[in-house]
Amino acid sequence: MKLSDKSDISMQESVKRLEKECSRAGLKLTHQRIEIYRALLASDEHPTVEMLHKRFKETMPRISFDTVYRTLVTFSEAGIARRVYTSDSQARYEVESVRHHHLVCSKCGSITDFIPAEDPETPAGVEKWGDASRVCLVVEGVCHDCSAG
Amino acid sequence: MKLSDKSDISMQESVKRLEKECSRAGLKLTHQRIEIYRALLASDEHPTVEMLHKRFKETMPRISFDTVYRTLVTFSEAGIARRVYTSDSQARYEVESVRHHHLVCSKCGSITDFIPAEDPETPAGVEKWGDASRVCLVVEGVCHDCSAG
DNA sequence: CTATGTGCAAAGCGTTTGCGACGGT
DNA sequence: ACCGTCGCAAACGCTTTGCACATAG
Repeated sequence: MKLSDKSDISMQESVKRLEKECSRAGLKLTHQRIEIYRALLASDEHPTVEMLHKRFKETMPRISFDTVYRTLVTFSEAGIARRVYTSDSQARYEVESVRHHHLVCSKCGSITDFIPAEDPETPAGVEKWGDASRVCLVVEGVCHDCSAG
Repeated sequence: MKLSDKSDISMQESVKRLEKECSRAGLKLTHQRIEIYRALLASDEHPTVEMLHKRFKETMPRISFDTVYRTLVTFSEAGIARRVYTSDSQARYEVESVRHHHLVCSKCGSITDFIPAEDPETPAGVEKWGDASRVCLVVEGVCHDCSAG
């Protein structure tokens, strides 16, 4: 099931993007970072560190777990990737190339991207609390795969 | 900062509520569960297990960490409490006595309850994915306490 | 050439589990 | 009295860290 179009991005294109992001953030461009960035761009399943690491078995067999961890933390801090909200203990990440929201299946735990017809506005009254930078919609429910079996 | 009114609930009232919930779910009513339930009802800071456990130092000094853990898992499964979505690794819980949403401060990590003028509707198109049971709004930003200093 | 990033291994910390004792129904 | 629950301690799994080497700028 795919409810958002993640336009395919070429290899070179993604490297260019990351190059820009890294120079902006003062980070070096390394093979590992490129590989992780590309994997995140290409994936729409909001991978865990483990999923990512497995995916590199072929393309980059010697990359270590801690590099994946460290890179994701680095990316998050630099605003290149974001850690996805879950009520799970395992961290999951995404690169938000297109503004979107999430559908979360309470059975299988899958997270599906979703682009609503209208993006939610910042609700009135929030200014009493502070400066809102972002409004996220999280729709909980059971996906068809799970309700079917 | 308080953006929602958590009407104060008396001791007996909360025990009654839990009693109902437990009998519905086939759970026994124990001192520990009552204490944890009350603490969740009384608190609006979406406590972690650690925060809860500390809070019992006086009222119930011999309660163990694992009981707090187990009880919260039990409560979640029974729909008595819910685990709050965070991009943090530590689990946080709440009893949602009033339907509300969350303001999350990206600096201090605080979670503040928030009741918008209008509750968000299930966005059109979600039925293609599955059955939505709940729409959560998460507003990210920086709270006044943090922007002030 | 220098500062940053990586790999390795080991530690850290939140969370879960097995088991015997306890307590609600 | 019976079955669920609790407390204890030990295990578990995800994540982080210290250090020496490699690499980008």
